[in-house]
Amino acid sequence: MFQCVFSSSVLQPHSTSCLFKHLFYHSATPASQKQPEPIYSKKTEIQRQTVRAHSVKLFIFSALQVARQLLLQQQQQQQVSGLKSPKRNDKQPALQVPVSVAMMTPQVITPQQMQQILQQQVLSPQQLQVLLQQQQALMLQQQLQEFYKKQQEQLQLQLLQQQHAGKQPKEQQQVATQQLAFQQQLLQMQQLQQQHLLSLQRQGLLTIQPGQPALPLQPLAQGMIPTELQQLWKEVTSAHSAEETTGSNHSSLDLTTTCVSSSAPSKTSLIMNPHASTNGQLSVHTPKRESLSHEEHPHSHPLYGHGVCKWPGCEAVCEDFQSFLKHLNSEHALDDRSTAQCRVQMQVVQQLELQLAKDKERLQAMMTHLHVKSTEPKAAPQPLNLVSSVTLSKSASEASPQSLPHTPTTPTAPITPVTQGPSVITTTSMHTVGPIRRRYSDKYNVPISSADIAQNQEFYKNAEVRPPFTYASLIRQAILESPEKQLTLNEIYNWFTRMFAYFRRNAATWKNAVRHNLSLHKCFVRVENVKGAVWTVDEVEFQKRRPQKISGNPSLIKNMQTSHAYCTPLNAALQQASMAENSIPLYTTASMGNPTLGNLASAIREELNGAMEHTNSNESDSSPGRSPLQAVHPVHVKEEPLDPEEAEGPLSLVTTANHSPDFDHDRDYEDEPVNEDME
DNA sequence: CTAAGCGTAAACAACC
DNA sequence: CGGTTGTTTACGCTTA
Repeated sequence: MFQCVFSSSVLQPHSTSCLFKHLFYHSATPASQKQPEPIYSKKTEIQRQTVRAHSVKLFIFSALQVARQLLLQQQQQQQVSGLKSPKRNDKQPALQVPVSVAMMTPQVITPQQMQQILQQQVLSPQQLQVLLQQQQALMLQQQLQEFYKKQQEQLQLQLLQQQHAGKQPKEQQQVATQQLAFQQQLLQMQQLQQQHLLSLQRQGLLTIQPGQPALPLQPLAQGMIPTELQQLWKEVTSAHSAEETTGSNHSSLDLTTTCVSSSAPSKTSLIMNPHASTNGQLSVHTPKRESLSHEEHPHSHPLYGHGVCKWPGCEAVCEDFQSFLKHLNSEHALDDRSTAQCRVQMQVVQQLELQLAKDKERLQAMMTHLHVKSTEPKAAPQPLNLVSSVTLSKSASEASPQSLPHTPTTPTAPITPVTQGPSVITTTSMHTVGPIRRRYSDKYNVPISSADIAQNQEFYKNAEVRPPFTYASLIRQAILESPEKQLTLNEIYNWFTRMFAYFRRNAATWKNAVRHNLSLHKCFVRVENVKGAVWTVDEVEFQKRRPQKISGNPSLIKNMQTSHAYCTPLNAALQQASMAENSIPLYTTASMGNPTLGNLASAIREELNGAMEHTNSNESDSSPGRSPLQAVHPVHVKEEPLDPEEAEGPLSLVTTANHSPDFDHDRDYEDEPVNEDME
């Protein structure tokens, strides 16, 4: 019976798994063909993905065909046999697919969501890629589920009919066998999916962290609800038919919004968000997503939200979920229109992928450019107001002003925010150079934690970007980093120049500032030495400097202890204490978006909270803390109309990930040579 | 609007 | 004498 469609050279004629493989690779045409070579062999990876998407559609189509055929065959068999099946059929455990309600609907992120994500810079390019890949995988998976579901439905239907018709046990067994076969197919498909993902990973498209599950492939055989699956089946399969884009005018932007089914937070979130896999709190970043409202809905469905059908361009009001399902089945059945719309959706995803690729490339170029130009005249570094540099988390704004890198105090107008190195690029910053400046969001003394610097030291070393820390903080850091916890003025200078490319210029200015700070702040104590004098830090005094309130966004994350490069055991405690006060890590949005870093989020948060508590309880006069996120987020949160074409993906990237050639510390600096020695 | 923190500029003194 | 180290004052800007 399956010969035709199942024709696969690999497996036995009746092996349904063959069908899948076959279809998967030869989806070019509904009818199976035998050329095993991938139809996309010569395309770029992105293109391949695109092709794959099309293949999936075709595959589904084929699957549908098979399903139909199967059904017909079974019906024929029934008629032929004309017997009834006595008992044992109302439910056959073997045939029942484990149902796990909540997870059944893998979510496919809609363009809108994607855009939101992009705008908010929640994700790094890598993450976006992962997301896109996952989306594709999910689509495939979904489709498979549909298929499976359909099959199951049909089988059950058949069973019922058989029951009524008094079918013979033999028939039942056959049916059962078929079901098993389907399950096998599904398993195989899962494997295929995984292989696909692996290949993507290998090709660098998928950057999944080692410890992170590549993709939460949920067992297809699990968690399937007839109704849900049926819906999905219809939704997805509708993608196979005719071209025609009539009803697809509703641009991608009108496409539905996926709602998160949270009944199974873990699963759903995993699917929705890669970060969730490592950090169950990623939602913290995307709390405002409208999906939240749906989350609690018992019948969450990607195409249903707020009592409205979210099928692209539909928006039909549906009282309840049931009516919605009804609507979905009737209005969005498998027809040309639905198919076209589905196709559009796929294209949207593809477009996003391309966009991502472009942006990534651009980012790369920018980074390369900036690193290279660190030796050029200062025209360049415009430290961004964009929260860019990941690293600059806190008050990136504090970064130098436009053309005058050394005039940090002048925030001024938004200049062309040139992203520096590893940074987060926002649509906002890139195009609408609005006055998003959020200077000094946390200006005070932001004593950098060693981690801050450590995390981004490479960046600052090479990028002439003004570090978002106050002189006091930097000086303190320099001193604390020294073995003796004390440095001479000159050593402090050297530390500055060594650690920050920015301080390789305008020496007179910042050196004066350093001296000024040393003298001005009581926290810096001058200690007479045999051969002169050294400066030390009075941590208590430093903490006192300014009681700060915890503006509370507990979500600020800090990667404190994670980077100990600079954290000597000794000052760790102090740092931690001070951290509470200033914790503003260089890790904020960007870090959250990063799968790897994101994982540190919760831990860090806890740590931070702990530190804060500690500080609060011990330092009566200081209640430090500030809200890094607040400081950094403004830009991200800013809602900017996103131009589909120009939309700059929010690329957040991994900080130290890349930095170019190491800076030559010993070279002569423009304004004055710095002798590098001490330490 | 005010106060406080910060950065920058600069005057000035002591010292090497 | 010139440069470095320190101290101090003033001013402008930003944020709370």
